[in-house]
Amino acid sequence: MHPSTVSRALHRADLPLRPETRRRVLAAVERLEYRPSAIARGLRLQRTKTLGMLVPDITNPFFPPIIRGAEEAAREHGYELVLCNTDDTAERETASLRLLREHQADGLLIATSRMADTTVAALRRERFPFVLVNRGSHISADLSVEVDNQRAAETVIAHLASLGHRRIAHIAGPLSTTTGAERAAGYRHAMRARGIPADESLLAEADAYAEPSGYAATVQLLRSSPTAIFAANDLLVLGALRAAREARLRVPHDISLVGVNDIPLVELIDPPLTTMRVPQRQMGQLAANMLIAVLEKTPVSRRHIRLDTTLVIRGSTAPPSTAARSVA
Amino acid sequence: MHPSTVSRALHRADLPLRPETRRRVLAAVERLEYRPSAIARGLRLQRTKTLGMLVPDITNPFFPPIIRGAEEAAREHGYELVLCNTDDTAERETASLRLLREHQADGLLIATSRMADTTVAALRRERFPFVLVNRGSHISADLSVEVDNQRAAETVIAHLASLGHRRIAHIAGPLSTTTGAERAAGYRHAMRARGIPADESLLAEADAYAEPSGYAATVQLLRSSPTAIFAANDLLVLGALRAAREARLRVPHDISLVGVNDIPLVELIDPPLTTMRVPQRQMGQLAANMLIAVLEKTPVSRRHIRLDTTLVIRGSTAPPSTAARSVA
DNA sequence: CCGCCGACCGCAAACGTTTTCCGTGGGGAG
DNA sequence: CTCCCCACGGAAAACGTTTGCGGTCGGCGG
Repeated sequence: MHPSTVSRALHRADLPLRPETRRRVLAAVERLEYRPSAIARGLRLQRTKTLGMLVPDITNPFFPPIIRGAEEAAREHGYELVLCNTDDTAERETASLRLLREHQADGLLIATSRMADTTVAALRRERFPFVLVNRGSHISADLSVEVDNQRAAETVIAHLASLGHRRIAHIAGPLSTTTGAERAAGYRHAMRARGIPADESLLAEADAYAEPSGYAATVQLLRSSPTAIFAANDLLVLGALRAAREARLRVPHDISLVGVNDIPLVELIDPPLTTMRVPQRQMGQLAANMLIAVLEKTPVSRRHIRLDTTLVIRGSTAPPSTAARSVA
Repeated sequence: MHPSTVSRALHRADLPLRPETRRRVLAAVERLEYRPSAIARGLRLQRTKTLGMLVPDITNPFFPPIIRGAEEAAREHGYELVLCNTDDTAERETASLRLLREHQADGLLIATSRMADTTVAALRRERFPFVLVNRGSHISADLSVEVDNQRAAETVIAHLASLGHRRIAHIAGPLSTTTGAERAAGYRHAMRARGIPADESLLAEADAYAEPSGYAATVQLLRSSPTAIFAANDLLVLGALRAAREARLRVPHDISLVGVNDIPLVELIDPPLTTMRVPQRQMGQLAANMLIAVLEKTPVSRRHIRLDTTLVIRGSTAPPSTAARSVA
């Protein structure tokens, strides 16, 4: 049986083919357990139906749901997802990028917050299709799916203020990330809008979105005795929690804590964390769909999607204690 | 410049090549930003330097460290890792397997606990290289990297018994998994060895390694009023914790809880969990190294590796309260 | 009965590598 | 100076698909 006939029988329902021939092909495929080589097809077609995805570290519980969402959407369209961890280092970033391009990924999902702008700029220049996930871009031509960070920060501050807090500190994420910068901006803006003074001693920049950074930032912030801390992400809050405990502060009695992301298990810690829930899975899905749309050249309705977060109030926030209030 | 020359200049340091020619090639590569196509190479070489990895769900925090370990080891040998989530369903399993083979993965890392034995048998029959991760096999020809589950269970029971517990219940993982079965066997064996009665009402099988299953199992077990529960994994313990709280039992005062895996964050919950730490990263590394060894036909020293776990004592275990002890 | 048309399917090229085989040219030795 | 050998690099084949092109055969109409 000629390969071309097999190819037609398997993939070209549109072409005329005698039903009996098709049957024969299918039977042979079954009998020989024939599996077409994706490699050879990729070479011939110059497209692999593969999406590359760059994340900092799958060990960070924030990312897996995004990945699963993207994977799910990709699979629905017959695409595969290849994952790369960059550890937020420029070196691993370029290595991963090279890898994905050598493997002919058709497009890229970029969920690394810091990815050197020059790297993104290079992709843009070469018109290589990509979608930014959970980060924005000041270039309006870029495609992105992110979260309304400014609004999220404002919602948090509104919640804390309504409980009576005024000495609200903020652990910012790395300001080199758009999420870090936007949440910090939202914090400042919300404080100012309420006429609450927010001097610089109430703001600390974490050098990474990780527990130890949150701990370090909190040790510093506690010197200004805030009654509440809003951290740019849940891992940072966990660090803050550890620091608070070491300082013999009870949460939420002596200090309220709020995070962002609602990663698994934070509802089970002591106290259960109040946090902004980010629709991770949906973010992944939308990003993959958007990327696939541009790859298949179907019109993409919105080039920038900004999703809303929802406040999940649990046990880590409460009105400030009277002692603290009198100090403030 | 002829392609064969380029290929030689880039990959065959052993072949004679005039230094000046090599320089010219390298310069051209630089200038044209030439990137060899992994696809074409894979087609020609019939090997892709790619390892396929099957996990149930990267959303389960137990797996990411294993994956990172495997990835790291793979990269050191110039291999890539392609990940597939199977959600522990036979359908996704065969689909992932087909995918990986169409993409010419050179070998497989199988970390799905349930993977239908027929599927594994098929791989074995075809002599397709694979290594079982975190699960054993009764076929001694199979390669595997796992944990000494029996010993782990015994260590846990020893710890609880030394605290004075006798009514020790066990939430087994699905008994269709080797980890579930081995830990349950270890539990039974350790109880018997100490002359502690362990009737069936103290043993419940979870239908999945997930929090809700742990909750359901605990609701059932609490009817036999145990003073301690050993769960086959941390997620199950989290479910147990929720059930205990709902039953107004204080942990560890009224009931002690022990898990397995030491996943991130369990040290931060209330109370910090006592658990058996599993060397996940190392397991991933060893498995990848073992697989690569067989792929490269270098002698593999051990075909079955069984790693030891370490007991991490935190706040969820304590001596049984006097009331409970008198009941027992 | 013959010719034409169209349906079906085989042929061959191409995708970008790697590698074997061979031709060529230069250098060294006689 | 001539001959031989070897170091180098070009030619070509092969990996397994997909697809445009064209050949063949059967059926139908004249």
